[in-house]
Amino acid sequence: MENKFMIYNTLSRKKELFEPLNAPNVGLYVCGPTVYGPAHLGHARPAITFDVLFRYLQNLGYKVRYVRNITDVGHLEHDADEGEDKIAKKARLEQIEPMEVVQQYTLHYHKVMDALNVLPPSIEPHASGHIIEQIELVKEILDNGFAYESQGSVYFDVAKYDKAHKYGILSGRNLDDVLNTTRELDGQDEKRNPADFALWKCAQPEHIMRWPSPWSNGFPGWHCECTAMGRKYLGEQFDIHGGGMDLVFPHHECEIAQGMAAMGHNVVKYWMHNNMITINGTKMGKSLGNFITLDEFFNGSHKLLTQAYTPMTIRFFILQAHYRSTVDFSNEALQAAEKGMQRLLEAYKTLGGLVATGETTVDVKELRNKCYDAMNDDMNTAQVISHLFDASRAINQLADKKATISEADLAELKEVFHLFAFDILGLREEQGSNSAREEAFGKVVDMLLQQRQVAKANKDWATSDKIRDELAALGFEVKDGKDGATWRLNR
RNA sequence: GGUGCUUUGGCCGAGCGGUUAGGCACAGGUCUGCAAAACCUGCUACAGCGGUUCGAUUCCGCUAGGCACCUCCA
Repeated sequence: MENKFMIYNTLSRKKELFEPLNAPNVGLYVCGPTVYGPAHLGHARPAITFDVLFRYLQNLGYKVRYVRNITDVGHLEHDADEGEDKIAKKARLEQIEPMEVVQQYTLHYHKVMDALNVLPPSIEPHASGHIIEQIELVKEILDNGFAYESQGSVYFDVAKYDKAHKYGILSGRNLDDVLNTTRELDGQDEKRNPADFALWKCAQPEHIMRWPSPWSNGFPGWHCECTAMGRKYLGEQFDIHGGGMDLVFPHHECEIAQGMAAMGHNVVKYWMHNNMITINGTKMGKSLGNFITLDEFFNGSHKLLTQAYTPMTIRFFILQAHYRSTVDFSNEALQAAEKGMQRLLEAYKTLGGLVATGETTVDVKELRNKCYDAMNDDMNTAQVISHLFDASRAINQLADKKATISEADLAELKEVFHLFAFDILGLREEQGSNSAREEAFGKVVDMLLQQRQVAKANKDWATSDKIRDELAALGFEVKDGKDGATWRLNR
């Protein structure tokens, strides 16, 4: 099909036609989690955003290699425990080995991602598993003269780089601004320039995670891992690099500088950034203490939550906004999303039971085109969803016999709905915790409804209503239709 | 302080120089033994003030508010 996929490139600040460097192959790199704590709402946004991108690129026929890293080396902290690695700090608090923390939270992350129906990436490399590659990268940058060693650490020479190339092309900053606003960090005296950033850090004695290198026992600077692993798995140039907007500066800016300094050319063609999730209008942040873990959403245990929300509600909620807009969390908004999504899923179920009745009064081709147009316009999932709601209305009208559809169009409607709702947006029916048991319960409900049917036939409304009300109290919502009653289990 | 973004109806949230976004909530109606669900109908907003234009919510300027990055954070 004709390629009309436009994506917003942070580098150019414009929507650009997506043209892969080596079609049909596409290289996609996304900054993954730092696994030193449980996954929270903020982790869901980039994971879901780029999951949809991954799915959509595949749907367009591309062969995508999607790399999403696990950051398990940790970065410097700037608080009281200066110089101590985050992961090492957490481990000490919990009296366990750092890699045990990494393992625990990596598994947890996977579990949560699976619940959100986020597909696993093609490769999920760990920073700790690529120390050699990172050391090689640092050597190259040193050899090319854009870094210097100082007391066992290696720093990137930003001023020199800025003269040769230009520092700040992604974030729109110039070096003077960076210099004027750079804070005092530890090791500042080792640097020639406050704007210089670490490529290799000499480890303090108490620092647990450390590796040998030509310069010292230490650990790589934060920005090295993505440059090194991106190159290893996607090549010296690849198509898309994604991440949260908060990573634009300094992380991605430094990645660009490292790539240019080491390889002499730009590495990434398109930079894509998802916006943040806010709570009461303010960004969630570890230091702000207002972040809610995904487990807390799933079981409703956080004090800001009035109820539990299913993973699919979270996913739907996020996809109802454009990925470059901030989305503000509130119980009201999530409840609205929950109901809306249920309506969409109900419509799909209804669609499965429809039969063709003749002339088509629903324009399925237009639905397909509108959905593709929305996706092609920088992944406007919010518009795709609005079109699916339009389709849902049409489906309900068909079910009400207020519209008709031909066999071919009905088949296509099913295909298009499934394609966008499930394959591309990645929605799915909520997964029952124990489907075998639920099936058994369902049969019991069916039996009760048969009893109720008998009562209704006898105009024994008291019994009929009693059955319905008591089922409702247990969460089974009964719906009377022309062909008998149906039910569904509300959470 | 520097840089950038943003302000849409009761709530969430798309979008565009002239045409109903959509969802949730709400109100009325159809259906139903009564409900629920579904369907139909109603609810027409774009912070304020100027400017450009035949025409601006959409472009430009100013004012006010909000947010983000610059410091670990998706």
